[in-house]
Amino acid sequence: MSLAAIETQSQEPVKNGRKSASEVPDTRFDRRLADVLTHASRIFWEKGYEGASMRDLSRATGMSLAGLYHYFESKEELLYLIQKHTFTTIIERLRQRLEDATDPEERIRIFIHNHLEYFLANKEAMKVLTHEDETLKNGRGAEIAAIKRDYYRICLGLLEELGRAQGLQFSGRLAVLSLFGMVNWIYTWHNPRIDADANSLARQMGDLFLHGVIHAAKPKRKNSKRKL
Amino acid sequence: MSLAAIETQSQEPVKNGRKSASEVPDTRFDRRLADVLTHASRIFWEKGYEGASMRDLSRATGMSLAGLYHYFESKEELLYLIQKHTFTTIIERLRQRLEDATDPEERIRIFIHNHLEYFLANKEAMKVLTHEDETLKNGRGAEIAAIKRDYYRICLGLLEELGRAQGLQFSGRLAVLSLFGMVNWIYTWHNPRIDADANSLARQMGDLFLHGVIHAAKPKRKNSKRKL
DNA sequence: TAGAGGTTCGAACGAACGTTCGGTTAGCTC
DNA sequence: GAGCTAACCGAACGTTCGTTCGAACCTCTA
Repeated sequence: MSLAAIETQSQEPVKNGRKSASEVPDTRFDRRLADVLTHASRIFWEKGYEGASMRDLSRATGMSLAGLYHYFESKEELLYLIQKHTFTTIIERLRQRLEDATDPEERIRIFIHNHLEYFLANKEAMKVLTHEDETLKNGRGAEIAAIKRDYYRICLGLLEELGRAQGLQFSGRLAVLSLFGMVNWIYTWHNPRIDADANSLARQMGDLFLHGVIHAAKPKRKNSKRKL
Repeated sequence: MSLAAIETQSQEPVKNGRKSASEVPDTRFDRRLADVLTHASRIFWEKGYEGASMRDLSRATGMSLAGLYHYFESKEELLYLIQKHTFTTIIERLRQRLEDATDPEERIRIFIHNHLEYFLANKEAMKVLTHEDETLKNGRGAEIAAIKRDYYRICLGLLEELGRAQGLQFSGRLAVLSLFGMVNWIYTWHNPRIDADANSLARQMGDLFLHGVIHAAKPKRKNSKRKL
């Protein structure tokens, strides 16, 4: 996992927000911070945010307790940096992949595949993102919540596309949140030794969800374009 | 929520396991313990297990810090008692309701309805159950894990019934865990002011899931009993 | 090679944590 | 009302928590 050149650019000024948006410096500082964040993700993943201590992180990184604070200003900012980087990366990749596709069903499959692929490849950070959902407070919490809302809206948009294309009538909100449940719950059960990989899981969950939505929804009254 | 007459009967002896299995004493002790557990559920729900302190619980119950320990032996047992009672209650209710029904599709709808109804009526305890999944250690953790496995197996059995009845071939494990994701994720989003109630949600999620399973699965090769 | 600034550290801070101890109070039986 | 046990409490225990301070170290430039 490369966390280099992390952008903070928070609404409230933070210690590390010292680069302009476009350039990618990858200095020694950035590389070391990325290394620390990787270790922090693993520790939060194992023990939860509250259960993890800065001394655990000190032990894992081999850095002194005081030395860690050269790279961030508080434990809370640590969580914020992990969540922000994870969320923005998954959304960025999704946007790129959606550019290629126009078929509504295909676009929803891309959403599911992108989510699962990133989830399984970065399970520590993704559990920290989903499990520690309400942990951040005030400004930082609001910023992550805004990104989450973006992600929700993208998915809702994809489903409304599908509904229009096939002339379906259903609750987009319930469908999106059901889908989020399906794909996010993975961190509680996925075992790489016995469970399928991201491609296979995405196909199966895509089948389950899409057939569910399409066949459970009632067709709109007039001008229904739904096949059969 | 009535938590009276809680049975502990752990594998390892616990302080409160002092009643035989069948009788329902409902003594002053039991009633006060149930009251404490209700408050504890709410605090764990708000702040998480690690984030909640015994002083929070002391404040909420109006009881002294030392006085609390008259009712349980540790904070961990507190979590254990909440999880055990919640899980056994939901399973007990499910078993009763399943007695009436024979149609496989109907039985899965009963499962979903039972889960959602209890979830929305006891959201604090149910979040504590699902969110603090890996918190308990050793004996107590193993005991809750065993109950969870029971619950999983019941659901898997219902799905296999459906598969046999309709001649479907699909991964029961993936279907069960997807369903669990859908229904358990609720605690992250359900807002009683804007979202539907348990009956309506159970119907919609039942539609989504059942149509998904039935239409996504490929029919078995020979002796398919599937209608149409 | 001197100086500057980025990097790292040992040691400690005050606060909060879960739990315990010795003792007091309340409710019950005789 | 004496005697007993369950119920409860104030005060503290020892530990761990996130964070900070001043000083040292390293690395690069002038």
